[in-house]
Amino acid sequence: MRYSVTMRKGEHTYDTTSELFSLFGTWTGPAIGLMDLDAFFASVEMLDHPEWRGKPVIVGGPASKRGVVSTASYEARRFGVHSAMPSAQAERLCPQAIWTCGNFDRYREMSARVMAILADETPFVQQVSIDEAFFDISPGAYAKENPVAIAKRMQSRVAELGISCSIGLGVNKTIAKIASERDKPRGLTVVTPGTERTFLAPLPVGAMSGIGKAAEERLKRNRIFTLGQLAVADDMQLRTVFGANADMMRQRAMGTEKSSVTPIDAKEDIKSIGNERTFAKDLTDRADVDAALALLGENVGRRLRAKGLIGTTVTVKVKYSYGTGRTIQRQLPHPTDDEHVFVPAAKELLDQIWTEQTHVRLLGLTMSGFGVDGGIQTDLFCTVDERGAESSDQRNLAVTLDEVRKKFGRSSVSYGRAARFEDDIVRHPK
DNA sequence: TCTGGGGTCCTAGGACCC
DNA sequence: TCTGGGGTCCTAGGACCC
Repeated sequence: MRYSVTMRKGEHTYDTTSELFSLFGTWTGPAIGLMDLDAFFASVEMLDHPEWRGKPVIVGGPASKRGVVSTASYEARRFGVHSAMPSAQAERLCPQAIWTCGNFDRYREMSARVMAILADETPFVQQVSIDEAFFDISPGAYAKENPVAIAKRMQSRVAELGISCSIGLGVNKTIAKIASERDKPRGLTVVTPGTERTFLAPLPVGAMSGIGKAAEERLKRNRIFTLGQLAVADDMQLRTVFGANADMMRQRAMGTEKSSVTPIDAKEDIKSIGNERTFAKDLTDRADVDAALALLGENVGRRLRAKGLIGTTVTVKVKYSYGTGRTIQRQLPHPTDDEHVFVPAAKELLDQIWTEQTHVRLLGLTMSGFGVDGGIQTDLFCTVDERGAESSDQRNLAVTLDEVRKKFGRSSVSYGRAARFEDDIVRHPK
């Protein structure tokens, strides 16, 4: 197991653990880390398929279905393959790659095991995605050890699961996040308290989380290219780029942001649940589009019921061809988790924009508006909606089908009109 | 030779209320 | 025939993240 411990202090870089420990004996102030699992999906696949180890592995949608790369193993990255790349392009760059559509249940399971390790080390863990989490190990009430020692132990414990991670450690989230990307895979990059500004100043503005393509362009037009320049930029200039967030972005670029790591109860905090699909071939027949909508609705309904959420807002998203699309949304008279209620509403929304010439590349259906209390439904069998008792029966049917799917798999049952789209469901490879 | 799917948050304009 | 202003909700679009 290799640990690349990179620490930056002023002009110097120290690469040995012993030196690092002697220098970090007296960490004061906040110590915030970001753990990022290395090429996570691909690494889990290689763990589950030992014969794939050392080979280029790509997790993503097939080129024939207009897929993109989700994760590429480091072996595949050497060929220039990276996340979000169209699969067709990835195939050309690395024709010998092993492809898989992925197994998200398995990734979630491995993720949960990693998060349990973090939670065992500190109560202050904030998961930000399936493969990333912030943690607070500031010397104090809970963390008594040297933060670097804790981070190193986290890495060893994760390695025992058969996968690896990179960690960035510093005084706030911005520093931790950028540091975590500095040295991958299996990196531990520590930014000594007090050296934030030196660390950040030379970096391009796009390195900071929250600055994407659009903001980067606007900054460029203002002759702001680095975080150092952002830190000292004119107030009015920053305001034109970031609006109300100008002050916060400057603080981040200066390295003086104060961050708190707040454990989020993911269940209570869900804002929307949706499902969308890009079709291998554009849909032109309205009956096909309605069938696809029904299938999306089944998926959303099942997930709403699984989480005990009821929503009032239905959103339909359509993409016609590259670059153009629309979203339309509507409030329902009552919150619901029943696709028999919200799918017809979605169809009515679609009526508003449907023309005979419409070519649908992508279709999406999202439910939101769960309310201030989270929209948790307490009485499962007493849904009130505008269609009364009839749809209550239909909901009971939906609940029954949920059970069947849970036992026999998601595509085991489906309403007839949706069945013809089963082929478009990305399946786990054999 | 093409560009996924899961989300969150913000903005701006209009409706509506007081 | 004069037309404020604050607050909130809704809608559509877009930026951004992994």
